[in-house]
Amino acid sequence: MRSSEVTKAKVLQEATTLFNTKGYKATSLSDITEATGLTKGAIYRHFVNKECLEIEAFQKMMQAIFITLNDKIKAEKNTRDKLFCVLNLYQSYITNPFVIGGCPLLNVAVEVDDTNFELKQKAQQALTVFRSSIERILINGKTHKQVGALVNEKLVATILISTLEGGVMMSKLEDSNADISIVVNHLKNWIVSEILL
Amino acid sequence: MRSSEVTKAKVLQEATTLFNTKGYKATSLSDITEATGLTKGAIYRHFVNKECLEIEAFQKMMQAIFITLNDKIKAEKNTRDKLFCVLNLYQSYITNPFVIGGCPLLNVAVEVDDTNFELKQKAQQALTVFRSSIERILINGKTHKQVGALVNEKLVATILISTLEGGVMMSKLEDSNADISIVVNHLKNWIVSEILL
DNA sequence: TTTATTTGATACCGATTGGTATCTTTGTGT
DNA sequence: ACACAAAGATACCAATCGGTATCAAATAAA
Repeated sequence: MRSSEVTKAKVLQEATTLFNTKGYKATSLSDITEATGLTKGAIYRHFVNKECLEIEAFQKMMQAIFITLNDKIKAEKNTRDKLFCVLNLYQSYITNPFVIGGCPLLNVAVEVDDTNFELKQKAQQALTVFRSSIERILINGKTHKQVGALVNEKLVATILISTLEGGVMMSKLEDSNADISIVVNHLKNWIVSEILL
Repeated sequence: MRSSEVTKAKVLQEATTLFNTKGYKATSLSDITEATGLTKGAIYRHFVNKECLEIEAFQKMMQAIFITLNDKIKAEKNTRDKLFCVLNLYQSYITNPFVIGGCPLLNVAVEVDDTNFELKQKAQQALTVFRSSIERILINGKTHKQVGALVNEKLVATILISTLEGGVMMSKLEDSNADISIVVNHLKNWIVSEILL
C-alpha cells in the first residue's frame, strides 16, 4: 500500500467515525484534521471538497457493512439463520459497535434534505441494495420450501428494516440496548411463526 | 395577545419548521431572520441563545403533537380505534404533513449526541411520554376486556413506535408513502390479530 | 401628554467555516 | 546522484457563524 493510500484511508477512517457520530454537516474540517493529525492541505489533496469526502466516507462504510453482512449470510445454510444475520447486524449497532454512532443509513437518511442531493441518492441506493438482499433471501427460501409461498417478500423486507431502524433509534436515544433487544426478539418470533414454513 | 408574544410565536413557528427540515445545528440564525423577516436583535430579545430556541421549539412542537393525538385518542371509544390514532399520526407525517420534515422525535433523536445534553434529555422525555400513553391505552383495554390479558404492553409500545419511526425514515428517504403505508397496514393487522380480543 | 419601559433594528465582535495558493518536503524512477 | 513529480504544511482568503452593545421606535404607565 502506497503511503498516500495510507493517508487517504486514515482520513476516510476518522471522517467516517466523526460523520456517523456528530453528523456530516456538524463535522468540520478541523474536526478531521484534529482526529487525523493531518492538515487541510493534505486532506484536500485527496478529496476535491468536503461533500466528496462525505460521500466517499458513507459509501465506504456501507460497502464494508454489506460485504460483512453478505459473508455472514452466505455462511448460513437455512433461511432462518440467514435472516437472523440481518437482525444481528442491527443488534450489533448498539451492543458491539462495528461502526460507532449507530446505523449509518439511518443517520444519513434523517440528516439529508434536498440540498444534499448526491448523498441522499447514495442513501437511497444503499436502502435499495439492502432491501433486495433481504428479498433475495426470502425468494431463495421459497424455492427451497423454507418460506411460505404466500409471503410477500417486499412487505417483509420493509417491516424488518423499518422495525430495526426504529429500534436502533430508540436504543441510541435511551442509551440502552433494551429496545433493540425487544425488537430483535420480536422479529425473530415473527419470522419463525409467520414467515418460515 | 401582546405584540411581543406574536413575535415570539412567529419565531418559534418558523424556527420549528426549519429545525425539523434542515436540522437544528444546520439551521443558522440568518435562516431564521430570513424566514421571519425579523433581525437577530429581535430574536435574542426573546431567547437567551440558539440552544434555548432549539429546545423551546422542539418542546412546543412535541406538545402540540401530544395534545392533538390525545384529543383524537379520547374521541375514540374502543381500544382498536385509539391505537389506530397513533398509526394515523405517523401516516400523516408523510401524507398530510401536520409539521413538515417528518417526525420531530426521530429527527432530534438521530441528530443529537452527547454535546446536546439538554435537547437529548427532552427527546428522551418525549419518548417516555409517548410510550406510556400507548401503554395506557393497552392497560385500559385490558380492564375493558378488549386486549388480551397476556399482552405485554411495554413490548407492544416498543414495537409500534420503532416500526412507525423506521417507516417514516424510509418513506422520507424514498420520497414516497409506500413504506409508511405498508408499515401502518401491517401494524393494523398485527394489532387486530395479536393484541385485541 | 409626558415619562418610563419594552421591543426591534443596526452595527459590530471574535471565532470558525470551507477552500486555495504557495512553499517545502518526501518519495520515486532513471 | 540527480531530476522530477507527488504529498503534505503553512498561511492565507472571503463568508458565515453565534452573540452583543447600542440606538431608535413603539408601547404602556403616569
